[in-house]
Amino acid sequence: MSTSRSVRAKAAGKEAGGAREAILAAARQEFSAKGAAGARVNEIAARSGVNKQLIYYYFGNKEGLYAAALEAVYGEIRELEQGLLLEEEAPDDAMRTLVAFSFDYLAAHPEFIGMLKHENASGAQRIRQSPTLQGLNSPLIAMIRKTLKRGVASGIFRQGIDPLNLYISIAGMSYFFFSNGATLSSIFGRDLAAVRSVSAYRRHVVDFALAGLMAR
Amino acid sequence: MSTSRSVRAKAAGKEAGGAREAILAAARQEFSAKGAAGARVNEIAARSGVNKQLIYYYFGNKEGLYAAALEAVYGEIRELEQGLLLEEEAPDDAMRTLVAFSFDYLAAHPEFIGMLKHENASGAQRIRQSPTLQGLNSPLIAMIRKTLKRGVASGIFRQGIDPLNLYISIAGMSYFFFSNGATLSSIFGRDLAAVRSVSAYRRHVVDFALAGLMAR
Amino acid sequence: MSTSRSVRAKAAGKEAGGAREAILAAARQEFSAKGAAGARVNEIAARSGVNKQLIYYYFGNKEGLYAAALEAVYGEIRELEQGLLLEEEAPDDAMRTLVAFSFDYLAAHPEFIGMLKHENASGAQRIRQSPTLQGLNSPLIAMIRKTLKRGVASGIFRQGIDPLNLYISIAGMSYFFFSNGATLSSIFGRDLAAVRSVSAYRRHVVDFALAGLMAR
Amino acid sequence: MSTSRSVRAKAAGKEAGGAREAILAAARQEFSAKGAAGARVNEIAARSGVNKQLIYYYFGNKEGLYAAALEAVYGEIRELEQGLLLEEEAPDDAMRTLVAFSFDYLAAHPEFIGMLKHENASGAQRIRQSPTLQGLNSPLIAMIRKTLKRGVASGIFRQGIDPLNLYISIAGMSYFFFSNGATLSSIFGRDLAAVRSVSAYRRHVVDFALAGLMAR
DNA sequence: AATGAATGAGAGTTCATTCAT
DNA sequence: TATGAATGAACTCTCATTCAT
Repeated sequence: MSTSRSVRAKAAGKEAGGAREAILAAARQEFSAKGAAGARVNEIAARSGVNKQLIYYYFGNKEGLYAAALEAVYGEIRELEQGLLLEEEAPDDAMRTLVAFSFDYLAAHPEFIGMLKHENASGAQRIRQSPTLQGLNSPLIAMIRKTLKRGVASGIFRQGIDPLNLYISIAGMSYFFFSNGATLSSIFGRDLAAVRSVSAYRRHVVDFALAGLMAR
Repeated sequence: MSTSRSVRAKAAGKEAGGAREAILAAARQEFSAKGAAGARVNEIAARSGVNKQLIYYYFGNKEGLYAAALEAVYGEIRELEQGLLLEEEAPDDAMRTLVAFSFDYLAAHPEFIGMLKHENASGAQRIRQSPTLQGLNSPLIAMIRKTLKRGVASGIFRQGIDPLNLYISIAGMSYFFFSNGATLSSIFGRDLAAVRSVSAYRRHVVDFALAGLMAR
Repeated sequence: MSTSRSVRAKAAGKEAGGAREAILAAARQEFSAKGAAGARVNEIAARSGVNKQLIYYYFGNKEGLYAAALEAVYGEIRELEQGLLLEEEAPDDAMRTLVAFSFDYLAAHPEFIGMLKHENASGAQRIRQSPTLQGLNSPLIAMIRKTLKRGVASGIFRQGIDPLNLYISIAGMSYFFFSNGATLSSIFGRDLAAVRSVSAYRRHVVDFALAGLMAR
Repeated sequence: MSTSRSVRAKAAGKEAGGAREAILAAARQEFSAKGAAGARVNEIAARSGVNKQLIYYYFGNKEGLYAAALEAVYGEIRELEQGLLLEEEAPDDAMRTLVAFSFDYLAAHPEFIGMLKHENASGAQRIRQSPTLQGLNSPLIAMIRKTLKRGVASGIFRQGIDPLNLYISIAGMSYFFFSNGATLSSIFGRDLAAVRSVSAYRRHVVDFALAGLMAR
């Protein structure tokens, strides 16, 4: 019996111990698409090609699996943020880089957008409860604060702009485009998911944000 | 028996025939908080003080109730939008009014934000399927287009700004503040729901957006 | 209020007091198609264009309405049976008339077949409990008995045929054709509801039954 | 706990893994007695001694269970039909065998009669939709055709009898006896379920059908 | 490490019937 | 005679989770 089972497992393309990763990958898709409440354990088991009970073996329960998926997705973002080296650029260029980055990582990580959407829809309890996820956006805030300061000092940026408020407005412009894209496309009759629409909006966001910072 | 019933009815604040409105009010709260999938018909019945089956009598099924609640909430927004008379203001003042309005109505209608959050989290299928809700934001887009044109003509606004992209970025700045407020407050350790935070962000958004439009 | 209502009632084509008949007509259709358990009071109310509660006013409950519909349908059959005057015909002609009649009345009264089907499917409790419906087929049995006797006496019919068994086999040949027509048509790929099929089977039944009675 | 469970399992007559068969057996009884609509999943679960949800685990839904029960019942009939070897008999004996068989299998399989009754009462949608159940009776039709031909060739059977019509009238005589037995017994005051009644009717049917086929 | 079988809690929905006027 | 509003009981089905191996 056990022999035939492991044979079948290998036939399904899994290595020994690869089941955990397969589950996690399927969970990220499922949770991103349907949220913690809407996701189905059955579906995750089916997608990852493992027995449902194995999910409980590895992750305890649905909540545990969700937490693991959430942290995995956030972990990828954090790595990307580490790569931003704004201090070597001029303040306006640095800010352009930062705005563009905040747009690009959302564009490139639909799973992240999906998780964030559902998290906020359900009151973000889980993010708030996870110590791992608390210090999340802080590196960006610090970067903005420094860059703002440099730009004000050099006279090209306006004074009195609050870094956190600026972060929220910059992030919001991009977030809204992706998170509400379906509604917007439908209501305004323009396909915002089209490559041209995306790159046009990216340009708009960078220009608009930069202009909003400039001293007159 | 009949006495206790009328007492209960009055306790729930219903007049004769007011059951339908009571259900709708409870539904707006419940759907806004938990979305269409997460909302519980039992809960709505309990909150509105009516028999659960009465909900089916009036609205057919959960989906029908959701549609009614969604359209009721949107209906209120639409009335507010009608009151905007931008053409009598100077272009920059008109745009300030518009940005402020897009912030204020989200601030004043948490039910609307709640519905929108869940709608987008679930792919906005329902908004897309409702003919009543199509063409919804178009009045705002038309206002933006006209105001932009006037501002460019008078030389105060930059050229080449797309009205839809501008709308998305303006709306996004406010939407993100409210929809992701819980997460943001927690992560950055500042209570964004506090009155001072809200009014500060309102000021920031108006200033930032206006500056972003100005010709240099 | 009451004025506007009676106006509406007349507008719907009902005379004063015609509601009862409208309900009964709709009930016969509905019960015949779906049986006592499957029929829906809502549907009967909708079909007859009356308020649901009126059904309870007139008939007490669903069971009472069913009984009324059942007896109405059976009443029509009984009237038809009264018209059979076999004694003036020669025994073989009389038997032909009888077999043909037992076929024709089923062909002409789909509501009767429908009721009978469902009644038997549910164990025929209702027919058994209704004193009105007890003496139902007896006239036919008596006719068969007399005709058989005459035929045996005149030497054209075989001896020893039990009248009740004969009745059952004659009735069964026709009943099965109509009650199981849908299944048979589908399984054997011949449209038994077509006019040609019906008249061909009618001829077959009469010939087959008569030949089965003949002395050799 | 685990002890009481295994006791219960044994009390219900199940071996390990026998739950599926226990469900199916209970389903055949329940569906046969009450039809697809009238049957209660709760009742089937209780009768088979399993948890209600296990039914959904194995059969998906009530409809799936019904289909499985229907095919199981039909499957048994089909096996019986395979055993008929008419070609070795003289045409009249072959026909007697066939008529008797069509009576006997109904007598011996009340579940089959029950299913058929309800199927036809509800329009036979399910039989029509099941590819497995199409072409079901065709072997019998082919047997009748061949036997008729042989009898006509040898001069003992009449000419011009349509095999399908003959099948319907033969099947109908037996079907009606069983399907409407309750009504008939009650109306005519003779217990048709009694052994003597059954065997008398069996003799009648065989004689009557054979006589109906004979050339004069 | 892995699996098929089994379960309890609860959700949405249907429907005959009654209330109150 | 007629009606809209309201209700309780029951039913099918879903889903996370546990049992037993």
